[in-house]
Amino acid sequence: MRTAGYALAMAARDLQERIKKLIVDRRLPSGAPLPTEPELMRLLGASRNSVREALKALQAMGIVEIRHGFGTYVGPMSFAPMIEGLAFRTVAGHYRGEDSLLQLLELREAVETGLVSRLAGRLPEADLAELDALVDRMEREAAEGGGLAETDRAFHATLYRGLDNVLLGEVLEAFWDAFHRVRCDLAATPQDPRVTCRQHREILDAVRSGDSLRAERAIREHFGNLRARLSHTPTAAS
Amino acid sequence: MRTAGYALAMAARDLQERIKKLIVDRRLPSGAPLPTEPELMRLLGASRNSVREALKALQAMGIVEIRHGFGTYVGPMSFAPMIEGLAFRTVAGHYRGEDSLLQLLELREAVETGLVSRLAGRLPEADLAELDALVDRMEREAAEGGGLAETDRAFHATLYRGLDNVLLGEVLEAFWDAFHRVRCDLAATPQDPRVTCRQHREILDAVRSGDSLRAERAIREHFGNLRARLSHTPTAAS
DNA sequence: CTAGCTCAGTTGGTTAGAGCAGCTGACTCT
DNA sequence: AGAGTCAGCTGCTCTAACCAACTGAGCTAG
Repeated sequence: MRTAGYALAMAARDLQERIKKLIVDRRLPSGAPLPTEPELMRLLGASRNSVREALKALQAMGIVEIRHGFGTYVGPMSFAPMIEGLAFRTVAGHYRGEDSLLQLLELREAVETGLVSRLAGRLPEADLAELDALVDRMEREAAEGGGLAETDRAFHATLYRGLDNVLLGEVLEAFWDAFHRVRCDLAATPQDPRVTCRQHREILDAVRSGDSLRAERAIREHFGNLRARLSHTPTAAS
Repeated sequence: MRTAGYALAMAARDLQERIKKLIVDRRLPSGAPLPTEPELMRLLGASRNSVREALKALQAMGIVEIRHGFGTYVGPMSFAPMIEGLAFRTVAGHYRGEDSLLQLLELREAVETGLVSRLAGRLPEADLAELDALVDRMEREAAEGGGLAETDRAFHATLYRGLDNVLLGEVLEAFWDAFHRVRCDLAATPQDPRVTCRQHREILDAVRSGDSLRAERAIREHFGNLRARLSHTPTAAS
């Protein structure tokens, strides 16, 4: 008979759960300090090692943030871990000969086309002005030959901020990040910056005009361009 | 001067990276066995504990899968960890008085409305038949008064399978899972099953007819119903 | 008195070694 | 040949010690 000793085992499995419960129960907001490791050992009745493993896992999920010599804190609840996971999944798939990067691009395209149509004509003037400024900056950067990745990212982020849904914006940013991380790692086929600028300008104009079909078409063309570039890169190199 | 000793420190930080690199370099597919803990210690030149912490973090990201007494394997690259993180984020936000659950619902609505319109009229007959069967089953379950969560999930999963993008399907499923996990935990306000059935039938009919606007409207109504129910639930209970 | 340093105390990071627990497969006894 | 057992792999947990990053009190030099 080995039926006894269940409560003692499975410690780590719900250590994570208990720490999460602690955060929820105490209504700890992002950035709030968590108990120190020794305190958690006492609170949860586990060894330092187990506590640390649980914290590491929670950190990987973005739920807590660990700062060496400082303390452990409730995480920013960002999607950084999702980006990590998505990026790795894509890289691994790519090296195994799958078209994972293309799938990631299609995911972005599908979501953004769906969103931009409902955005058309509903963006406040302030946001439109900000987007104008971003495209201007992009054109300047393109003329100077520099990279415009950051501005590109800012454009997309600002565009979907109008949806008034923080979660949505973050998910989109996560997709963007994952895609560009992988893209830079694998296929360094930078697109002509001037084309990118023109497409962004067209997206912005379409949204401003309130023509949702035109906006959708603009987004689709933008992604179509990227997609074409991607298809030319054979699956696995190395 | 404390400039020296960099290579030795930060061990754990890139232990994860090195394990990931190992997976990519060896082209290990999902399910492939990883080196055992002692082997990893030797390979990476780190202690058992550090190796384990790195593995725990990777497990939390879904990159590896650890089976007690059996071994460590390359993970299924599923979105289970994302679901976990999303669900926790939503629960925590909810208890802090945010409308995080509503935001999650809106995320699903935004994505699904965007997708269903491109799906309309492009689904093969086989998939349509399968969806018919699912709605039938749903109606049967509704009549018996049982829960139809699983069938609901299957409906959505089958619907978007037609997009021919595994990643997209998985992300949508992840959103569905996270939403329902939180919904069950917090607001147990089950919707009238017959209404759900009718709405699913309408979505299916709309997609079959190829009328993308109608399909979009059907999805929006489906979600609108859910949203109304959610708004009645005050933010934080206890 | 202030600017800067040092140093002790806090926190997390890493290592080592021992023993526990789940699974497999070969070996033995019936 | 079949069932039970045991040795050996695997990962899991614990203890104890030391390393490294950060903070703040207190001291020293200007």
